[in-house]
Amino acid sequence: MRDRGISSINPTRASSRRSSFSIDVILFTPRGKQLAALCVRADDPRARERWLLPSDFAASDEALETAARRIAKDACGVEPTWMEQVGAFGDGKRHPADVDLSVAFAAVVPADDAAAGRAERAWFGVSEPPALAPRQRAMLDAALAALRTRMDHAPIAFRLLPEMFTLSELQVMYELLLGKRLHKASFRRALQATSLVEATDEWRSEGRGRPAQFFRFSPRKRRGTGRGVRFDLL
Amino acid sequence: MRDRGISSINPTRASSRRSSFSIDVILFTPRGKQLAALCVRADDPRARERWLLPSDFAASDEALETAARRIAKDACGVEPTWMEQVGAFGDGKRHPADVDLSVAFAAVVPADDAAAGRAERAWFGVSEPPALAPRQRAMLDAALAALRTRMDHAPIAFRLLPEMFTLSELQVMYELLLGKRLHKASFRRALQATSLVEATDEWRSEGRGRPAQFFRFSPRKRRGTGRGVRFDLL
DNA sequence: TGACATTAGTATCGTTTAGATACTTATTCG
DNA sequence: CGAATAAGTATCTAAACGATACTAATGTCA
Repeated sequence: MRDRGISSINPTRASSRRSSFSIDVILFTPRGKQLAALCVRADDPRARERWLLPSDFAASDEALETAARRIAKDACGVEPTWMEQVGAFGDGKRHPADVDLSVAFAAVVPADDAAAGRAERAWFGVSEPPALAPRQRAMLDAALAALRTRMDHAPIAFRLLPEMFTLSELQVMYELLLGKRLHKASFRRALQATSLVEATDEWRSEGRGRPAQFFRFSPRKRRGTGRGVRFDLL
Repeated sequence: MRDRGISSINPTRASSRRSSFSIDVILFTPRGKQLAALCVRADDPRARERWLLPSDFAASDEALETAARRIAKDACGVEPTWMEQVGAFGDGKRHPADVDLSVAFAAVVPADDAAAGRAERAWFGVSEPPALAPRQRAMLDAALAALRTRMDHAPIAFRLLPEMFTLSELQVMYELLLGKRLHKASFRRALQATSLVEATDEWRSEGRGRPAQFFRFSPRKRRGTGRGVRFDLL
């Protein structure tokens, strides 16, 4: 069994029984000042689109998330450090594999792990995605949106950083994930208010400028009362 | 073709080809001071759970959302006024229909429309749900959570009210959907700030107390800059 | 060595926002 | 008429946010 599950539409895979729905993983990694998503080359040169999302079928009795982790690891070599389901996509939009339904998962891997890339795959900045089949394009867009909306409930940024990090590194990661600049003082105030990080006694040595203190993720939390509503419609 | 699609696991349905995944609809309606979800009686008396979520299979080439609307209408008689996909559920948790995968949709119908109930179905307050199969129970919980988190992006409360409504009615609807009390002055300030409603020249006549002005939904909007982050983890 | 660039981190200020409280207004009921 | 009831407003305080400017600690380079 060689090269199993690398390509999106390659039916030679681990499971004995092929389910009628695919699992597609949108794998993000920080690249430069932007997020990048992993795509794999289409085997079939007649395919209209030359790039595909990592995709496969779930084995019998294989949990959706387990399958998604396997697909992600097959695609980039390491397990993602965060993953969450985005939703199910069907609705006539064409999919490389000939399936009625595809379940999309958004996942992230740290930048260092993402570096190990073979030839048949490539990272694309999210602002310049390659031509994808319509359904996969919809899944990519939805995954990015889901990633950004879930950043305030899941420790996604922390899963992209080493265990110890400086507050500037954390802010840069937030900015990269959200795709917008953040205010330094407000960012640190909000951090302190939620007690999300704790200071260590280590300091960064390298580089110019004043040394930065290292922090670590420490999610002890108090709940907000939450008496308000947010109207963000349209 | 009689009684088609009423029961969750009844395979006598409209589509010619049975897909391998089910579509399950969690249909909410305001009932008293609480949200209620619609369940249907299990046909099979040997079933461990006596209640099921409205569920069916998608026809070939039937869009997911179209199928979900059909299932909702079959279950309660009218089309839901708002609906959104919650996600795909599998993962070994047992489902009444013997399918690997189920796609959950959250939907709402106004209280008046929901009144027309036949014997084989019932509304259950979300705080006292009936015994459901594990996967359907998970879908119900997820649907309620999704409904509440999406309230600030979708006009769900407005879809549960008549075209003209008072601000007190709107606030009560928000409180019912969110499951918590809101502050009157802040609620109205936030409404005014977003220009979500516009006043009409009609006033409520019935009832005691000072008459209330009627408003209508008018979603002209300006975008917020959104320079901040929200840390709500854990 | 000493000015300068660079990066980290803090202080201060004005503005906005949210919740609490209490008030005014307009109607029904008795 | 006066009490009850509900709608709607005003005012105050505290917290949050963004801007700006400041201090602090390091490396670079003349």
